[in-house]
Amino acid sequence: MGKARRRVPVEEFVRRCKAAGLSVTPQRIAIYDAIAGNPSHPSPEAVYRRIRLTHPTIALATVYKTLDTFSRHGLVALLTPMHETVRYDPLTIQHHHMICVKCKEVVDVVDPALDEIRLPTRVRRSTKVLGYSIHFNVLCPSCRVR
Amino acid sequence: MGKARRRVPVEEFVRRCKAAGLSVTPQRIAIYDAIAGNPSHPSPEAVYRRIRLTHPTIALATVYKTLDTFSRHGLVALLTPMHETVRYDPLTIQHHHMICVKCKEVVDVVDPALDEIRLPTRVRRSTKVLGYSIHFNVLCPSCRVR
DNA sequence: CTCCATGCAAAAATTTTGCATCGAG
DNA sequence: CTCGATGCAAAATTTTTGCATGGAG
Repeated sequence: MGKARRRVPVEEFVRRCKAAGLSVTPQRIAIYDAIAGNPSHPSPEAVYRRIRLTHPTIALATVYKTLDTFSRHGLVALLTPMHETVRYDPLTIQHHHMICVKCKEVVDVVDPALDEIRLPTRVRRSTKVLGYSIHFNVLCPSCRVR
Repeated sequence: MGKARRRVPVEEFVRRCKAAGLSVTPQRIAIYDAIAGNPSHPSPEAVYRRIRLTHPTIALATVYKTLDTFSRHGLVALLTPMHETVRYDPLTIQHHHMICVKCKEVVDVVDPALDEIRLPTRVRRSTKVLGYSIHFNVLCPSCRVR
């Protein structure tokens, strides 16, 4: 992996925390930094392992709690709305999904127009693309009214 | 929820099992059916709960093992390549991702061209769309050579 | 007989919770 | 002093594994 970068400087993080009414602590800076400074979207476990180098007494539970706090306040986005459990798909042709961010229902979206996306050159050059799938993050009708 | 549908008839399932060299058992039919007959992409737990009605002695472990077998043989696709754990994203503007299906590394893809997808009418009409994200399933360079 | 799918129980791994403490304001 | 963030330990949940059994070919 290349060297760590920082997409958002600390000051920016602090500013966003304050805007969200969150206190800024060394742990939080470290956690945010581990995420923002790493393009690989590390898991809480991975964040924990990395952070322990500089914060040997931090608890894994703190990492979980903090990341959850961040996401509830919009400082980070949840990349895996369905992570709670594996999900499988019987439709093996390429297609897409709507995921209700609230109730986590998943609905198929089959639309030929969506299958004609031109792969970015960077993606095509650097990897072997097996396929792609678009996740529409939505509020379904029933969650919308509530 | 509407009534269950069956996207792939049993005969088709049997044919595909045979093609993959898998034996066909009542449990497997039931499991496949629970997935294929349900548009909501149920979790293994949910499949288990549903199947117990007709197969009271089935074990949850069997459901996990079977779904894993199915996906390794291409009978179903893995909808959640990152499910093992939550992942967060510090980049809160809309963007996309490459996910290596083997090592699970996630890399950002920022490309304005990808942000101009026309939302399918069905999606726009039925829900409030908060955003979307394209997941490119790829083999990264290092996994590709191995 | 051999092989593999199954069920069961145990183990492992992951995530959440309760609670006491600490520190900033 | 008060409140929220933290660390620790325990609990809960989810997933995997080992092993004995049983049926199909």
